[in-house]
Amino acid sequence: MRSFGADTRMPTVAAVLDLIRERRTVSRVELAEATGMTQATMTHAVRKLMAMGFVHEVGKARSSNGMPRRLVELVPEASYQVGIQFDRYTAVGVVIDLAGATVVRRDLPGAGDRHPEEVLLEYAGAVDTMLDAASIPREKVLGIGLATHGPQDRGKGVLLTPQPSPDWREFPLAARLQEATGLPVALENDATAAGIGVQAKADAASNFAVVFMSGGIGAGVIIDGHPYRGATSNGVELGHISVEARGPRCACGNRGCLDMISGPAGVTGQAMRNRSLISRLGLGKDTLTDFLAIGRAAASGDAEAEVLIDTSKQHLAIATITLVNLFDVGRVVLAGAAFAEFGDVYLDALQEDLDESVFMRHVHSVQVRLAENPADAPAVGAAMVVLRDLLESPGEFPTPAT
Amino acid sequence: MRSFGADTRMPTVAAVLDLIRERRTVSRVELAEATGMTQATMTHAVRKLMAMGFVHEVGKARSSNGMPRRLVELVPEASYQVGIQFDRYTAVGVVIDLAGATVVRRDLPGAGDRHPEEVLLEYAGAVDTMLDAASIPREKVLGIGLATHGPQDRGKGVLLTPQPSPDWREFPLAARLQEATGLPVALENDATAAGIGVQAKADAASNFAVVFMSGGIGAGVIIDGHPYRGATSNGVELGHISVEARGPRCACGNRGCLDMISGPAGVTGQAMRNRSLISRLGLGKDTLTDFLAIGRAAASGDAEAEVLIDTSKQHLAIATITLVNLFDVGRVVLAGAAFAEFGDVYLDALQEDLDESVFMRHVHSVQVRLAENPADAPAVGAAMVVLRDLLESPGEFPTPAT
DNA sequence: CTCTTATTATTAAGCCACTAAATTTAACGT
DNA sequence: ACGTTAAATTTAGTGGCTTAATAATAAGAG
Repeated sequence: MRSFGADTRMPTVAAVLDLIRERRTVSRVELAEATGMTQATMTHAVRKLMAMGFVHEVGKARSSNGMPRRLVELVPEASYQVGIQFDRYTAVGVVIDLAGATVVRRDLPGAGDRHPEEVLLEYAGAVDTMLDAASIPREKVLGIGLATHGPQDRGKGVLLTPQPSPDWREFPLAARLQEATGLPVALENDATAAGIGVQAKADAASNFAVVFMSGGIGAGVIIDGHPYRGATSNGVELGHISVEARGPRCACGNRGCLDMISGPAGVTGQAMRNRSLISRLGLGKDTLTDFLAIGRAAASGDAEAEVLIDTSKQHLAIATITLVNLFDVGRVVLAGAAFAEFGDVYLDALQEDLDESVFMRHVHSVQVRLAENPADAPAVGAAMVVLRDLLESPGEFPTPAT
Repeated sequence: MRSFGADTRMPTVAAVLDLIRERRTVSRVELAEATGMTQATMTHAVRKLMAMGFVHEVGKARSSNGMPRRLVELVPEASYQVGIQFDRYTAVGVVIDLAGATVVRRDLPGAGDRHPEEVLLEYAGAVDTMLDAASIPREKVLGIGLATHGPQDRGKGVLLTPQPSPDWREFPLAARLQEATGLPVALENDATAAGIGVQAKADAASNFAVVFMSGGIGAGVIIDGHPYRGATSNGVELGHISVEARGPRCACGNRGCLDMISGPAGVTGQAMRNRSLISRLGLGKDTLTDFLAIGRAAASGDAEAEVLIDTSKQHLAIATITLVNLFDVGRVVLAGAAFAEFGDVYLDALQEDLDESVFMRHVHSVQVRLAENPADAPAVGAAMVVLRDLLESPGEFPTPAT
């Protein structure tokens, strides 16, 4: 059955808000040009946003003659959104303002082997701490975006995967966090969130893919400004595509999965078979920490570590070429904790391989970039989801008086 | 720059027309339920379609009490659309009626090494022949859909690829065919067209991928009823993803491309290195003919041919798993001339591998099917594109008098 | 200083696609 | 004949946009 009801188009006010954030200072005329709508419509959209207190006029543009353009800007402190991204090994919490700027950030402990209830209560506490630290009044906080790995039911706010432990499957993540904090909670795939987080930045394209590496590998595709969500609203499972046809079986059932070869678990697993490497780098902590240690060693010339990272790079390049060939995007952005420290090492390798292997490269080039803040992008993106949801569901805000 | 103007939503009349075709005989109440819109809206939509002559009332449903539902049906002969799909080796022309039924079909010669002008003139002649054969009046023909391989600019109606020969690049395909026939022409990617063609059939899902194999391998993804088109409106380049990390370089720049291993060119290329196979199967004709001969031989127990086809199957399965993992679709449909004869051999292998390797299989199953008419699906889909374009662009038809 | 010109912003009127609610139509049972 | 029930239609709106007219604002010309 086809679904007709859901209108995937971004409502005008939301689009205008995004544009104002993107351009920082902008006139109504420019907004009209950028959206393809009329100036009259921009008058209305800007008026709505002003009535919400989200934007204000900040002056006039110089012009040779004629009425000068009146410039509008966001009022960053008009609202705040919380974003939390976590997986087994690591977690990041942020509070962003309306302009998308990170006001507070905290590294948080990953979920580890704990029960979801315990983890959520810790994060709920972190939300309080962060808001207090920046002395942000609760009524200005629109909600919390929660970015996690794996298949999920965004509507219900639950994970569909039994990882890290069976307790997580169907556990009411969104509902419990909402209860514990008193704030609305939206669930989002971490790689997709990273895509949204990257999109919020200044020179963001509207067609790109994020390759996300933290505990595992995933991808988020933003196409024509909208996140791609398959049939069941999930992320793009880049980590479980085969990059070694005769590779070992992965727990997912597939052979030679990218995650097993290029991901932190795969690289660390390889390293743990090498005694000298273990003692030299002091391995044996959690997977991500070990992976970062290996990466640092490779960057500073450790030959054995280099071999491991090279393998990881090469296979990630294969997968990224596949991703680009299938989705036909013009840019790839690297994000996630695993890229935070030496993402540029991966970047160069990817760019080189893409330049010679992407099918569409003669029609358009494909650029690889590192996210502005690789480790925070998913949390920031999750926080942005809150705002988007709000603006896309009509009637949440009082319509301004005419 | 983000684009806001384009509304990706299918207009109501188009959606209603599709539903009527899908259900054959249907009441306004059912249409309202299926679309999620009100009965009043269905009254209007059906009235418009009746004013166009596209649907008519055919009777009333029995009901215990209350006003009986008035049933509407398509008027199949209200309009006709032409579809032509071609590549280097093969081509198919069809005329379909409004109900999507194939009224005429013709096998046509592929483009071969000829100049585009010559090929187009031949196809233009075929259009005339087909329309005459079914004695279809010209004014009832809405237009021609042209499905071809490779990167293309659908807006301009030109190919962006210099294949089969450099003459094709930027050659005004749509414009010239339009001139030669006097009918509007829409260009479409062949794999995407196959998706649209499959979708038109009775039990079509709204989320699926088509794996298309004719001269080469491609894919079309239909998500939420709409074809996925990347940043540059192209198909999903399944044929050029790597399925053998250390495989030979392909002309596209990538290594171990699916097309080189599983595609007709790859399989035939392998076969041509085997003298006994060549003479036994009488190879040496064009690539697709040879491939079909090898497939038939494998099906009837030729051991050497079986090895080749098995390799092809296995690697196609790897690529299909990748496709499903990345796009998260619930169904895969096989289409294209190469599957027309022994597609079921591929189907079983794919289903088996997908069942044990797709990441989301615990959340939802993935079914593999053969298209109803594998060889014709792209041409039929191309023909449907004409109708869609017409209904989605407003003001093409006179608004019915109230 | 006033008038013209160029440009931007706002308002007014209206269109389009849809909805909600009231009304009409068509069958049935008593 | 009369009520009951359900479907279809009409009516009157609504929301989000457009076009076209109008108002505001500044630079430069005279």
